[in-house]
Amino acid sequence: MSKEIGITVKKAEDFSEWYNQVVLKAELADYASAKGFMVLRPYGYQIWEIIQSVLDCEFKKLGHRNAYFPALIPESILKREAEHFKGFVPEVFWVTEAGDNRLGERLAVRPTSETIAYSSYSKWIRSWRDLPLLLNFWNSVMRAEIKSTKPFLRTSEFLWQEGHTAHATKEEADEETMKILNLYKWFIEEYLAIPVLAGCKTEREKFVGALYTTTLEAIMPDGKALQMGTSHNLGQNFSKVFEIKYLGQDKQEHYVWQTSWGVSWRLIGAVIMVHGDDKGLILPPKIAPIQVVVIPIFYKDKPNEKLASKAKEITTTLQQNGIRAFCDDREEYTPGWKFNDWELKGVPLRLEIGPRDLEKHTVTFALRDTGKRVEVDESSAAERAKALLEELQKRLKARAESMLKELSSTADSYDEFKRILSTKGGFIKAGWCGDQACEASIKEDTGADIRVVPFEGDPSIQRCVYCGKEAKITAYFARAY
RNA sequence: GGGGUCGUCGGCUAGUCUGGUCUAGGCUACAUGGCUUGGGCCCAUGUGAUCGUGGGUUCAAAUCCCACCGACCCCA
Repeated sequence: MSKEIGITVKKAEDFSEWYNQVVLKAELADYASAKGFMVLRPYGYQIWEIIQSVLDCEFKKLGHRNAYFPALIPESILKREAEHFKGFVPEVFWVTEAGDNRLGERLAVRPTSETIAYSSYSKWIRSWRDLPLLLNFWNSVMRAEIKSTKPFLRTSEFLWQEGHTAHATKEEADEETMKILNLYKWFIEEYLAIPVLAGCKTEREKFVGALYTTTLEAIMPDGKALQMGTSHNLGQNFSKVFEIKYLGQDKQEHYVWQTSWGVSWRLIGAVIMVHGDDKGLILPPKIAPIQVVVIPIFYKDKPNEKLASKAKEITTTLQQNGIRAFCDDREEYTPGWKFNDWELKGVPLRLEIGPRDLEKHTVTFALRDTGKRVEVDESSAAERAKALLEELQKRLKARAESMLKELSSTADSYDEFKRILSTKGGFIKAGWCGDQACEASIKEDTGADIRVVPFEGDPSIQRCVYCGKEAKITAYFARAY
């Protein structure tokens, strides 16, 4: 086996290097020429398109429409909500010139679109009949990452979607916040096959400018947590600043209640880390650009033409059955080379068809996750492929669930807390008194912070893991990406 | 925020310590032809490198010095 083409390190031995190699060698992404930026290559983009199409469809089912706002935001607008501005300004890129002319007012490259969107919302919303306003934007945002960039996880520009809604009441905004969080949870668990913890962020960790932030957190194999998506209830913080008011049925003027929410291409990073193995990527079938790769196995002095047309025919049949299938009939590569290549790229199911199969009217499936081979009757290929893909999807999810379980602990004392962190890491369930000083000290001390406060507390946890006072809150701590 | 490692054909690298046949070597990839094909076949020929960028030292710089740019890793 040629070392240079495949992954040269073991996932368990050098996780960081393994991750970088998978990203580059599976041709998902490449480094760009500007610091901190990343090129999303066609194969990676295809995954993003699938994520995008599923979520887009669900957003629309819930009544959202897409819109597009400019990438540049005048400083005066970005500044309007003081807390928000303070939170983002360290990582804002600024445009100061247009051609040879210095701009009168500098323009921020959007780090997120609340401000630019809401300066329009204030013009569009007049009456209770204009509500709710349910919009979503598919775009990219830029946040200057000075240090430690990592493909998909930490880059200065990233693709995402950001939803921005306006409602008449707090209750409606609460409901919207949760509706989207649940949609994200469903998508991440069912499509990406990654289990997540759901709950709220603490005051310290919430989105700057939000009333509260709900979040989904997953655990990675190295014991670090990854934020998968957030959904914020913005309250009336922005509506008051941007004067987004409506005349209610009560003939009174009211400020709207708002939400914003988003997931990014970071999800792809999570898929790589959670499911991949020493051979490379393993894509959950539901988001795999190629679900089944068909590989005809040619021999000298054998009916290769018939084999080639049979392979094409089977590929077409699979496609007609709603399977994303691709026939790799390149003659310049040997089957073994192709096997390795498609395994590196994470294609969940391989269909081999050679002279032996041709004679017996069978095809041979090989499963990416277990490596097992299954010989099936040619006529049932599509049906069996569907079943195998479904099972594979379930196995990936089950495996990720047991990893989450393995990397979840409960700490009764601060010593135990630190001991867990220094060994396996992962989520640590512990009590918290609710004092920000304790939260900050733990972060300072250990590098771990509160990733999520679950919606349901654990009544058996009674003491703050740091100060020992009464635990008002059950929290999940972890080091994070 | 703090510390560290590194930058040479598309990829991996030899050469750098000790400046000089380096006119920069190898593997891989790529191209062409042939041969093969159920786990990264084999043979031949060929393409491909402003040695990250800029400056300095020197008769002479991939090699020594300075600055910058970029990548990666670890710690908080």
